[in-house]
Amino acid sequence: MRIATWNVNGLRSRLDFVLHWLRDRQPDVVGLQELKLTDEQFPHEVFEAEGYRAAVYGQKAWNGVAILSRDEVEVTQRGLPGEEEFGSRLITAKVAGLSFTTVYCPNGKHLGHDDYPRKLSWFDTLANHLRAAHDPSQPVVVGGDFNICPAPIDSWREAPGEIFHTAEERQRFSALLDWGLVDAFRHLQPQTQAFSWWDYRGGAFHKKQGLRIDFLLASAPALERIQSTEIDRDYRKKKDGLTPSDHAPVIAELG
DNA sequence: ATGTCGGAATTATTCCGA
Repeated sequence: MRIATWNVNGLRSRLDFVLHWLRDRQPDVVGLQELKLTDEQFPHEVFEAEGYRAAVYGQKAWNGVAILSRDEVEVTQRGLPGEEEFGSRLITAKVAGLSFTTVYCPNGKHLGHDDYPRKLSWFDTLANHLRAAHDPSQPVVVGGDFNICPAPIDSWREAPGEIFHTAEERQRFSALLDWGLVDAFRHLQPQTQAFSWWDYRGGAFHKKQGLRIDFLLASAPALERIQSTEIDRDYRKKKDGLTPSDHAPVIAELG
């Protein structure tokens, strides 16, 4: 079984590109972020024709998350309780023997912006929610765009004190791991520098100026099943003239 | 070049967010 997470940066603009990837990579479960559409605008019939059902938590224009699955999806949570006004950023479903959550964590913009302290507090709410609603002794996967570089190796340009790189953000990320999750990619490839996001501007992708901010975090029983992980960098490139997202998919192969 | 995208508001251009 193959699971994945991918910030698609607008599903309406990205639909043909996403279908290209699904046909090529054949994942079984996919968490999608930044749909930028409402539940009503989600193209369920298109995904059904490809063999996927979808659980969706959207909103107009911004944010929005979904879980695609070849098998049944039983939604257990839509939205992070207490943080609803910060946008549609979390959905959880029981799927393929896992509790699978996908998150689009706040960006924070910059340290002087109001969104920065709100970002930190959103992560505190997420950690509390996981403690209250999930059990890391069960197979749990929390995947998505976390908008944090956990360590210097995860950034093309370690920038202490800058957004995505601060000790406060890294502490929030560590708190999720301390609860009982493991960053699957880093666990299996402790020394590999690989990025999942590159700015559209300035040729950042070709200059290798990226960040690793998209993760599949797994509890111990879920991690046991993971045989390999990869960041699908090839899908940060144009395909058949179609524009990619600024994020690459992150994939894990489960036994 | 603060250099590119996606989407909204408003009608081909400007803004916001990332």
